[in-house]
Amino acid sequence: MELSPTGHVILGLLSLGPKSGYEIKAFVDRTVRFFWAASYGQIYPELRRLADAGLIEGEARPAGGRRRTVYELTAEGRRRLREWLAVDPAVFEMRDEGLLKLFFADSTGGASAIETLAAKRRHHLEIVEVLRAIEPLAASKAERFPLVVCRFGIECNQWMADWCQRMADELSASEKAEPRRRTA
Amino acid sequence: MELSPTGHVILGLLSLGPKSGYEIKAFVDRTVRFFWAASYGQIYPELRRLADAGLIEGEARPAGGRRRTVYELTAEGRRRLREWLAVDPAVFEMRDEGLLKLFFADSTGGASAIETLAAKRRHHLEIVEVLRAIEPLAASKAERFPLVVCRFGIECNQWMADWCQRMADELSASEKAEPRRRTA
DNA sequence: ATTCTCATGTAATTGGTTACATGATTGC
DNA sequence: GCAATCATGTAACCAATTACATGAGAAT
Repeated sequence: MELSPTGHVILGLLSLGPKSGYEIKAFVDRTVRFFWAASYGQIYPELRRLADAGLIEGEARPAGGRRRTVYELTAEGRRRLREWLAVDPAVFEMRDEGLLKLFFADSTGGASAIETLAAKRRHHLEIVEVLRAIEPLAASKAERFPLVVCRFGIECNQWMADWCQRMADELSASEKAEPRRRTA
Repeated sequence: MELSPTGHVILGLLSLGPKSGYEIKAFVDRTVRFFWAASYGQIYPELRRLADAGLIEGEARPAGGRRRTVYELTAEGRRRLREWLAVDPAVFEMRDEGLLKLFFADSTGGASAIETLAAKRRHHLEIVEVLRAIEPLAASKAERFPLVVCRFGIECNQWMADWCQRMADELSASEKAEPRRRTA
């Protein structure tokens, strides 16, 4: 059976320890959501599929009266995870509305660009904040790579924020040097 | 009528001059596809919707016998484009399978990380190549912002490629210093 | 009492890709 | 004659989000 990337994410998360669907969602939101988000609408059906395929195993473990199913990897699931990790990554997609608006900013004579850059900058700085907050947590774990990836997120978003600043500066500088001629 | 981001992309592209659906697709593939892709399956139906909404106007302009419809912005379409450009960008999404695999690399004892980083690096360098090739074209145009965005793409992907290199170096250095103890 | 968090799940919808179908024109 | 390119479009499918439904226990 072919597995979706989100299926692999679940296998990966379960390799860090057994979890319920709810915990998987919470974990994703705290960690990989910046480069791979997942919603309940994906997670629960996917857990069912993975269990049917024998890659994970669910066990009823009610926490104080609340019904609750905790899943963990089977040997086959662990094998499939490693198999996936050994293959070169293929998917790399970005959807950045800010760059899009910047691309078309000539149709406002450049007037919209300053605010677009400022908004994009704020957005990246917000992400930096969030990642900085979870960095110590990642650093405290036995696993080393979550921390590596967390730091990538911090540095990369900081770089993008700085680029926005730089561009905004250059723009207002050239604006002063040669005031806008056309508004077309 | 609410417009999808892809609808706005089409308005934006038409602000740079009248185009057929086919030309729009080709243009997207040469320019914005790295942060906002679009396929025929979206473009043609969207052209229909935009025309129905009075934001663009199609004119039959067969090129040497081939049937062909060229669209251009209406005044209302131009207004809607500017309206959209004035709003802060909201969408910023990444789906990066490489980071995902890196995140889970502890389950191969780190062994998979080197190759994942190398593959990710190659991918970013490929994008840099493509963008460098179209940079002179962007520079030759009257519009300034497509060039700005093109350079963002070059610098950003170069940064990511360099990060991959840096990480791979650090990894093999620490590997030599203290050879891997666990393979869990 | 009420709200918050834990917990599981489904249905409807969105946004998008891929593959296919069709056909004319151009260049080799 | 054949392949490549120009050109338009649809149908099937996929991944994923949002909103909704349900309900229990914990905290205030």
